[in-house]
Amino acid sequence: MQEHPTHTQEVATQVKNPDLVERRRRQIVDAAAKLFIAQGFHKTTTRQIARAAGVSIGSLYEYVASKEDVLYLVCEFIHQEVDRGVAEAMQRTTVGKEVLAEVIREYFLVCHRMSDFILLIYQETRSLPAVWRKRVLENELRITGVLVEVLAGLADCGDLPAMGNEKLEMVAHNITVLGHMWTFRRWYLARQYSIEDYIRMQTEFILGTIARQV
Amino acid sequence: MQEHPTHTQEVATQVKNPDLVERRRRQIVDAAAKLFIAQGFHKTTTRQIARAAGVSIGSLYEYVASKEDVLYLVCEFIHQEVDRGVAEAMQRTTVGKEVLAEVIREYFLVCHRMSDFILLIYQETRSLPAVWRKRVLENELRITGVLVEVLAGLADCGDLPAMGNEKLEMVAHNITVLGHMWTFRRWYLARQYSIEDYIRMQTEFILGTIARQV
DNA sequence: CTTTTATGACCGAGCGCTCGCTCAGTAAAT
DNA sequence: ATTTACTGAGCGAGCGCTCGGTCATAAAAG
Repeated sequence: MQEHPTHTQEVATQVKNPDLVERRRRQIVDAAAKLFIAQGFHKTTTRQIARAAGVSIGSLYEYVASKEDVLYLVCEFIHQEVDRGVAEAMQRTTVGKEVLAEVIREYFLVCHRMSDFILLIYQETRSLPAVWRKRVLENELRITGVLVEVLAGLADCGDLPAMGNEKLEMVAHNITVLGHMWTFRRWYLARQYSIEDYIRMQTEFILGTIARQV
Repeated sequence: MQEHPTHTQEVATQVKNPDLVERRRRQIVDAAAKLFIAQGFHKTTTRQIARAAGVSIGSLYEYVASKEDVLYLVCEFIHQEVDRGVAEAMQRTTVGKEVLAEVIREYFLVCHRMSDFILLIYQETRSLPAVWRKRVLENELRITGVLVEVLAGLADCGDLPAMGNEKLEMVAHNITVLGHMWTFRRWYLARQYSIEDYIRMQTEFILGTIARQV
């Protein structure tokens, strides 16, 4: 488990200057993410990515070795953003008695903001080569892991009824996925509920489970 | 809301004999579904589909007008199967006091059996032309709708505490999505839980929510 | 009954084109 | 002079789909 320097270096590049690599790759990732969200991975061409990123196709291929590389970089980027969002949110809610409710709220808001990106990961992970797909799925779990730790912390200091690890982990998965649910059913749910409605109802739902078994 | 004859007729065909159309299309859908699950829609070629279905490419295009048509037929087929599964299951559980638990159980088992198909819909719906994508999403809702009705029925006859329509519908969505969760987190969850474990825990979870607010 | 014509299902070589990727060359910096 | 970053015309594999044709069967004509 290393720090911020993700697996990004593993993507091959011909360019020596690391700063330049980072800068150009950011351009590429930004452009590609938008295109992938709008059209999907397969319908987006490398030429489109290059043009939108403001580089030539030739240059593009100095910074990545394949189109799949670009997708992988995009997925990494998204997870970094989600991580950052979650970390920030957790920091903001380290105290008080309704901690879990706040945690859920903050996490759901992250999902709300990043809807398009989360959806993208659900839909295009499969287009990745096996090794990297595994990485992306692991990243996905890491976020659930954060929730597990938060829950465990709360259970330890008595702010939450104690429960088995099994149950605790399942609750974390449920929170994660119910956050995602807002991203992929939003087109329907948003007709009736605002994100705030959604958060309120689902929070009640989740807290209900935990309180019940006291 | 019509009966079984789904929107399938809307997919154009050159062949006159309806029985033949149905038979050949079944071959095509069976073959295509397997390929799409294994390789994804875009990496599957029309030639592969034809070969696996036991017809020539020429013939394939007598029964559909495009590759997207095939995907649409596959999606329709999957929803029919899920519908059938759910309908059967509901029939099996029309009485008793633990009805909701049974309904959840049966629905989750359908998700379990149809994992690959459900996953396919999550991943490839976007590859469909807009009009058909809408259809597929509507189908998706129809299943949640069935759950809504079951819940409403139970609430009416007092087997379930009364609750607002909003809440009732949200519970139905949650059941639907938690069923799906087993399909797209199975690769991880199955390490620790069997499907029976999963059903038990999630049922407790869901019932907890409802009972709480009495 | 035999021959002719018409029809509907099936076939697959090949067309037209797209797209991922390369590489010979240019320009600037050291 | 050498290295580094950049360029875009072009390659060629592979794709979705077409279309001219074959064959079996059936209806019509003789």
